[in-house]
Amino acid sequence: MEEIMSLVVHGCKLAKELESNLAATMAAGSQQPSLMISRSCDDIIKIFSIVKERVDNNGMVEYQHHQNQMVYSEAAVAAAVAQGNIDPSLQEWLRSSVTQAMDRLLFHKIPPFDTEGCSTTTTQLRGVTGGGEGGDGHVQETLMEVSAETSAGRGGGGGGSSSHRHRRSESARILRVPAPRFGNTEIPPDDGYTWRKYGQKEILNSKFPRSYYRCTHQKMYNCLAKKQVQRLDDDPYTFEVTYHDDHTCHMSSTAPSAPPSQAVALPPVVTHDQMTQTITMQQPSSTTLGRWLSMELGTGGSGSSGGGGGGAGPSSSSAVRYDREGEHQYLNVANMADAMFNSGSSSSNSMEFIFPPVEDKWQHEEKKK
DNA sequence: AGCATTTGACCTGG
DNA sequence: CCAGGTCAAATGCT
Repeated sequence: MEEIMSLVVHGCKLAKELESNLAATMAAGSQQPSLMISRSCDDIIKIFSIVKERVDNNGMVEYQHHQNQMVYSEAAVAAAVAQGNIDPSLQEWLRSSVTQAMDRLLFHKIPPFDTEGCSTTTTQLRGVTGGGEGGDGHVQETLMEVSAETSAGRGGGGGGSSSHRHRRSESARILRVPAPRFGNTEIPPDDGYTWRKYGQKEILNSKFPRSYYRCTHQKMYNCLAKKQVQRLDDDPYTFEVTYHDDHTCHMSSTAPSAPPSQAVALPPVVTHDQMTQTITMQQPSSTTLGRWLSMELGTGGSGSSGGGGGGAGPSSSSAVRYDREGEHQYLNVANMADAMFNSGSSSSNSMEFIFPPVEDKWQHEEKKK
């Protein structure tokens, strides 16, 4: 057991080094992942493959069956921390990685328009993190729902006024979601829907402007869903997303807005299978780290490099574009580790998850068009 | 042409 | 009058 933990820690260390090296590679202006990165990945894969084998033979599988994978990882980290064999910086990195990955997972599971589903999940979230040995409330800090009044927690916000604005206090849901730490950090978080920006405003006492979005299919499907996105003053790496009204566009079978998997509220209890299913369903569309890497290492940042084509406007952050690309930026090395944990015995599969075939990216780009 | 973003103007409640 | 929210013309991209 101890040996396994030390392997996990070592693997994470390597992953952390890889992350640092990626940043350095970027800074150096290198256009493609170097051989060094490739080797690092090989090492990491080997280590986690060994870990998985031992874990599978050790009875930890049962634990994994009852908890979702993120908790599994978090518990592993917590155990390592408890044993005092992990240095503080790595510990912090692991925590943030696990938390971010969890945030994303939950964010995608939560239909923002569904108040019940949302609060239910928030409750589950507390249960899940509390259940994990290392649960320390990280997630509540990053993924938060505040029903009703929005003014309370905001730096100087408040406001709402006219008749249509009164709705905000009736059905406003606020989520805090992590922003990408690398690449185009301007890209607001994706929630599975397509949004059209209709306004941006400087907010008093806020460093960052607030952006206003409505559902792209507002006219076609009379969908009244709206959202406001604003960065937190004290944490630029966190977006506060306020949702107003429900999506009705997904009710139509022809509505392209949201994939059904994301529009379905969570059942009361999240089982391991359901979690796994979610991850699996996301994989085909998520070239995840590969995309993340491509953004990191790409020439011109998001969008206009090569065949991408830019969004509208000079400093564009097209809703459609971040819908597809920004979506995956949050996934970091922790997910890579999770991918390895959960990849079967075939390491080629895990590699595909991590470094998808190049043509996939282009196909994806094509599809976006 | 159609659709998306940008941005200044406008509207409304406090 | 101020601030937040929305509108709509201008502009850009495919």
